[in-house]
Amino acid sequence: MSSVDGGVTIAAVERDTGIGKDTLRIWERRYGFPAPGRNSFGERTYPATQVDKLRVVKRLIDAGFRPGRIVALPLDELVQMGGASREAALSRVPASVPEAQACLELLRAHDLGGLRRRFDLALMHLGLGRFIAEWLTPLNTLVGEAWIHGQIAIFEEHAYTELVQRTLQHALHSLPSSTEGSRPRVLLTTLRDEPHGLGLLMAEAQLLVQGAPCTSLGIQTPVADVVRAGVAFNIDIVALSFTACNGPNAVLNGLAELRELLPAHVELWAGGAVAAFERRHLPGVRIVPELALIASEMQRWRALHL
Amino acid sequence: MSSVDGGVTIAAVERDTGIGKDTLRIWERRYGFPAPGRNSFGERTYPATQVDKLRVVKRLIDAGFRPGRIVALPLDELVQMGGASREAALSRVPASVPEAQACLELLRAHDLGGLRRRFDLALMHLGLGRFIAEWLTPLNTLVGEAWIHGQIAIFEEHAYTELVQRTLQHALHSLPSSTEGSRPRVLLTTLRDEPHGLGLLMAEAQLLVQGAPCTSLGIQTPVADVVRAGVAFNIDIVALSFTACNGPNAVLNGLAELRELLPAHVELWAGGAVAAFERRHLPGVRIVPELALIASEMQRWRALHL
DNA sequence: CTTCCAATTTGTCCAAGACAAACAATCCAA
DNA sequence: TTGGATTGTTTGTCTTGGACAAATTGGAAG
Repeated sequence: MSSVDGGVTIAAVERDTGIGKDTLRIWERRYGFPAPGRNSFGERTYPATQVDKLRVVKRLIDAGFRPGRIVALPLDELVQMGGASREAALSRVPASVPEAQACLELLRAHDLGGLRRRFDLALMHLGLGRFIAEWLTPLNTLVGEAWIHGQIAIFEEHAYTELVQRTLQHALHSLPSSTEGSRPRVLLTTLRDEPHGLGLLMAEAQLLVQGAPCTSLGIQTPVADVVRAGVAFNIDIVALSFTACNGPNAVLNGLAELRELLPAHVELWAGGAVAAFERRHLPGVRIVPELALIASEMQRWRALHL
Repeated sequence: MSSVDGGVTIAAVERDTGIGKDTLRIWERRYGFPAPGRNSFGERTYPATQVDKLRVVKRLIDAGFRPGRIVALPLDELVQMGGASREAALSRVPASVPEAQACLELLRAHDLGGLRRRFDLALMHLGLGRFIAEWLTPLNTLVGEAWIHGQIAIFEEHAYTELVQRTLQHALHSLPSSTEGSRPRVLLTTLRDEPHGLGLLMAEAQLLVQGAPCTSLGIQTPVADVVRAGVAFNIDIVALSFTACNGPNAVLNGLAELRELLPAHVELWAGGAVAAFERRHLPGVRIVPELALIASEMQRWRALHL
């Protein structure tokens, strides 16, 4: 069904790119791309090269570009456009962490054992808070950029993510079972369209270091259940994590809906590098674009409520 | 967009139930259910009661029932049909673990701290292998059944899953960094349609206890990348985990495709309680329906290859 | 420079039809 | 009675083409 000679089905493309079937068909009609072949049943079959380009297009659209301007452009121009954001991102990886490059090389050499030793060492050396802020964040950026530009494979990125998550969860679980009576009580999760939990773990670690007791629901909690959990656990702050992998609309709609359903005295924090946050201001939602800002936000909350 | 008076959109139903838009429309045409209303734009709006019933229907279909026979049936009859499987499942939760009921009560009382203490205690007391086989598995079944029958909310199930995953990952990370030269080397992951990683963790723990070095890619790895990872890490066995949440077709197709692409000397193991496994035999795929069988499978492999 | 309105862009929905693959049922021979 | 092949039915997913609200842009007027 899927690995037919020459291309994959429209359903497979939807899964791989996150672009809906309807959208794929209408782009074809309007912009002339993608231009899939047809199999013997008259069904669209997308070649791998076009799927790759669709992935790049999706990324640019999530970053704020509009389809009409970029869908028909050749691939190299698209990559060039992505170059700007790449420069910006890499400039944030300071030379202060030459070790990040070494870790990337270990990953590409599939030496997970060596990578893990570096992780444990850095964690011991820096302590959890600085490990995340100064060591892990730049490495994440580096790996993410390498992935976008095809320098590492999907499975390598998976292996990396798994290792990071395990290291962090291990560290979190080892922390002294949070000071029971302290405040604010924070609920962590992602909305249903966000499948990545790494940012969530990093945020939780930063919060715990600040002495805030956390309850994590993991990823992809429906909005209604976030509200129920907030009530059940008597929460002060709901913290959500986002990545660029889901469209701006889903993010903004979800946040607006949640803010509406949540009691007014519960704060709503949104973290992650999402372009949508800069476009529209959401009343009652605090944007926390950097993990380092969690400390000051925490001070603000405590000054206000305690 | 979503919480409009009286119902939700077809896109929301697709997300919540996993039933495709096309399928929802054609069920309406063929079986008369669902029977959504229309909003002022002429678009379908599904009441919450129908979405609930659709969820039950989906579950029964994944269990092997056929749409034509059950879609038009009233809800109580559907629940009754599910009763059979419930009995069977609960009978597998022996009275040997009265503590499981106590844990379920803790979860419903939102006492995550107390739950965690029980977990840590049981883990210490039994050791990792027996903790999973004798303690965690029955508890998982109990929680799963409670969830199906609406006795616990989604967010409670999320909190439970998160706690279990954390406990297991902590235990795994604490294990002696696997004996480097030993065999077989196992790659663990789930295919792209399977978002649950709990079974994977339990399997990994059992494998590690048996002395097999494991590499986990986490969840939702595309088939092609499973193959690449198998080569990169010089793997002897690829172990996949499935749950009932994705349809039989996706499971069987994915396994067949992977078996085709994988080198012949690499074994392919599939675990999880999936009805599809009993329907069709897949050549070259070893079905491991119980975690306890991992030990004997491991013996078989070693007798064959060492 | 801001505010407002009109034109354009864009994603998602709808309808009805088609068809292959999966499944059930029947029949025939051993 | 069992086993295997053949026929009929069920079912999910694909197709085309049309429609339209919401979001965004561009320009004009204050």
